[in-house]
Amino acid sequence: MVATNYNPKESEEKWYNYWMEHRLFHSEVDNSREPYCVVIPPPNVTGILHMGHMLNNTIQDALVRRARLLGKNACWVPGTDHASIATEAKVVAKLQSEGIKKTDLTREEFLKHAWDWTHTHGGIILKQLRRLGASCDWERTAFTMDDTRSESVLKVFVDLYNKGLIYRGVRMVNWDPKALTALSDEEVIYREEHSKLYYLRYRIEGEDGYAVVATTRPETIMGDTAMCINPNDPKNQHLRGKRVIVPLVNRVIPVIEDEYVDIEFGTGCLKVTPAHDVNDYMLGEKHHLPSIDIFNPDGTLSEAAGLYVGMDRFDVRKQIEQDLQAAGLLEKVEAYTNNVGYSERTNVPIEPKLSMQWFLKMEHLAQIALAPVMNDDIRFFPSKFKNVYRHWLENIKDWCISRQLWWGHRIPAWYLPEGGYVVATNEAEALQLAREKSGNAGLQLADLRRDEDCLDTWFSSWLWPISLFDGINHPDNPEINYYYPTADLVTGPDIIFFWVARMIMAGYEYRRAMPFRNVYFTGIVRDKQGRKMSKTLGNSPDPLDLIDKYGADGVRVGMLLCAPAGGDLLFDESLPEQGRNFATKMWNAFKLVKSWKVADCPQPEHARLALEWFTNLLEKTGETLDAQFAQYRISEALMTVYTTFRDEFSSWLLEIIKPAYGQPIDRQTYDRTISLFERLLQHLHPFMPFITEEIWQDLRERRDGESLMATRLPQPAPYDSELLARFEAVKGVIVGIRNVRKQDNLPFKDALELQVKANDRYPAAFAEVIRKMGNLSAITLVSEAPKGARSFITDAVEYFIPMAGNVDTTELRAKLEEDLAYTRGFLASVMKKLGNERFVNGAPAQVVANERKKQADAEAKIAALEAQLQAL
RNA sequence: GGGUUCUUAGCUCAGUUGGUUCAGAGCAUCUGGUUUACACCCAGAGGGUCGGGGGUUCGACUCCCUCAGGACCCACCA
Repeated sequence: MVATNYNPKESEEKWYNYWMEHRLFHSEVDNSREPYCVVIPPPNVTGILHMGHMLNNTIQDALVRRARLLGKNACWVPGTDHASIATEAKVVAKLQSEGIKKTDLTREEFLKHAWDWTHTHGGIILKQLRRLGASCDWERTAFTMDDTRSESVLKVFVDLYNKGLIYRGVRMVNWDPKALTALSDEEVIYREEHSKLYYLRYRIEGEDGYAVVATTRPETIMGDTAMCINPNDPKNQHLRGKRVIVPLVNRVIPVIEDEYVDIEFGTGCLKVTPAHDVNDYMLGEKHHLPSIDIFNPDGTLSEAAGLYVGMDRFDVRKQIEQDLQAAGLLEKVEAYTNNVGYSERTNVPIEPKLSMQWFLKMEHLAQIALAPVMNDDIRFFPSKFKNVYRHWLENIKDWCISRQLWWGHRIPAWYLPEGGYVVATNEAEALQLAREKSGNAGLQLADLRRDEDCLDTWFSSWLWPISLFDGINHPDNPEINYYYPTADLVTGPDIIFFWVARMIMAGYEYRRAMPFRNVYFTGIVRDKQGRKMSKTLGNSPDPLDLIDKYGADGVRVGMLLCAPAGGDLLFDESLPEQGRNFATKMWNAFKLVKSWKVADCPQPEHARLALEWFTNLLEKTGETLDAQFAQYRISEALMTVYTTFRDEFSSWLLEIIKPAYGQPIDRQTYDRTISLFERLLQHLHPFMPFITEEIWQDLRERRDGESLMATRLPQPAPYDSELLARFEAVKGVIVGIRNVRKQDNLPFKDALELQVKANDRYPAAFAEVIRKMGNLSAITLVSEAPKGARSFITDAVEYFIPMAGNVDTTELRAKLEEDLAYTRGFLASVMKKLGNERFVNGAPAQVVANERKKQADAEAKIAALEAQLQAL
């Protein structure tokens, strides 16, 4: 029965449901089998699938499906991240659109809204992943804020606190004035900006002159508590020991001296604002300066500023420029380029702010995480990220883990009425500890006040490979013991610090073992012009639209075709199109095979030989694929199966064994072809799960209807390289015949005669293959070149095709002569090498032997060429 | 400012410890083609002084130096 056209949508739905029903994605502990585990980088719970996810998850799925076919117990654990800041921002925005302010709500009321939002919009992305064919074990779907994960987080917090690694204190932190929370250093992205450098005049107290200060932030002068000069600065000696007057506010501040100040920059005078600049803060500490916080949390000016109270910081900058100008205190303004830190989430300029926060000491954790990566216990692909990783760990600072947010894991610290606090995983425990600490046995829970802040999202993500298997709460459970360490992590280099490094820390701290053996860093998906895909540019296609248009298999192939390991990929719709075309090609090959009528008749020799050849070729292909996957060269692995299927299988094997129109095929050839086709489907399945299953199931109808997913790739077997080489020569003969046909416009349907001046290189055994593929009436062996024939040489054998009319030999002679000259030159270069003692003695034996073989080949070819020329 | 990395066919990239006259693949281009699986196809072809310069070597796309240009990461110069 000849099948109809392929319908991707129907096939995708059918087989995904089938896989789910048969629980083929599900994995359970099985100590008799090697586990292969991948944990998904959890997308934001309310996120939507974008091209980056497509790439990342296509790669993971290819790896997982291949591992399954190799007989490993593959387990891909999906889940989502609560994404503290991002989700809270969305909920706040949604409430705002309904006229509700977060500040009007209690924590409980707000969290109810947040959970509602999460339940409504949450998990969409996981459903979208199914369209792609992701073979996740959905029965294990987790959420960073579900009970098991939350419990793990609190437990780890308490543990680290008890180990003395978590502390609370007032520090200069990165403040997000929009999200109204502190951020970690990693959440600040620096962007170069064209700004202005303002030169401000500070009157010197009791004198007529000015000291001029250059600053990019004139709006912070109300927070100045000193001016600083370098004691070695000759041009500012007159300021030593003086006091100066802050413009507009007319407050008197001292001139201090510190070598930190760069003499060359600006005027050599630095205004010191300890509350609003990290360096100034350090100077302030050193020189015991007071600190004036002139900003409210939202970035408006506070009462402490004295001026511009309530105005936004950037409005003040404009206003103060005018006011200073008017007061004659603005000397000049220069164009200036500097780096400004922005909040990664809200994209507003961050404000350095002194505040009370919780921190995690990183020294110990950094130390245990460095060596395993540097000595390749954990391998990074590409390895260049090892350097990035090392540099970060070697310069690491304490991690600010508290956030002034409600959506997240609430910090498990309770404050006592008379001061001090206790840290515990639950209220009962906290009360117990509080009673002990205070010596007041009558203390009640109501007397305690729990910390209002919640934890950085990454404080839960860093436990992911462990907490997914409940390895924090139950460190000895069979699941964690079996699945951990996981095998491969596939993620973007942008979260190497946020996530990868911290998972490694947590892995060694809580399991004393790596969380994963290999990390594959993907590139960034860009458009064809190399621009990053973004909503604002509108250059990012909707992945689901692409799937509708080209099929999931087509899109997967398209993604992988342009995904060099670690390199950015320039995506273009021609790629999924190519993927779809390839799926169609597979379908057509399937249709052909299905159309054959099988009969019990003898197997033709050419079919037997071709099958022999292809069987060996597939073994070699398997070997190549193993090597490519071992190096995570997924794009190349795809190209390997792509060309093997299209060129070797379809264009050569099927064409050779294809019976004449209307003729049946012998059972032996048919069965062998089907099993080779099936093996190809196994190799293709990690890349194109749907169409391979569709074809597989149909080819298997006559058998047991077993899913392709449940099959195993056989162990690699040795192959005959000599046979493979011989067959390449056979192809060469056929190409030679085709060229003659093309040259003389001889249609394929007209049979030709081929004459061969045979030598020991002539692949006589394959004559039948040549005859069929060349549509030859006969192949005759001759000892002399015939007159009036087209000729060509393949592998030093001369072939002739007699021509009816006269053959113009001028062109041929020129070509032969050119070829001869080239081959002689080649031989000369080989001989030169072989005549060089230093080469023969110095080069590896293999290389020298290779040269000798080349010599023999070239000599044979020259002989053949000379013979042909003579015959003309 | 520090670090990493890249520059090979029109485009996107391979090129594995230096060893073929080795310059490759896919796409694109061009030329032919209804040989009943496939025009979402088949058969062919053209196309690059491997960024410039210098050096090491019997031999360099591959190693070293230098110049030019690009990318990314890190960094407290206001």
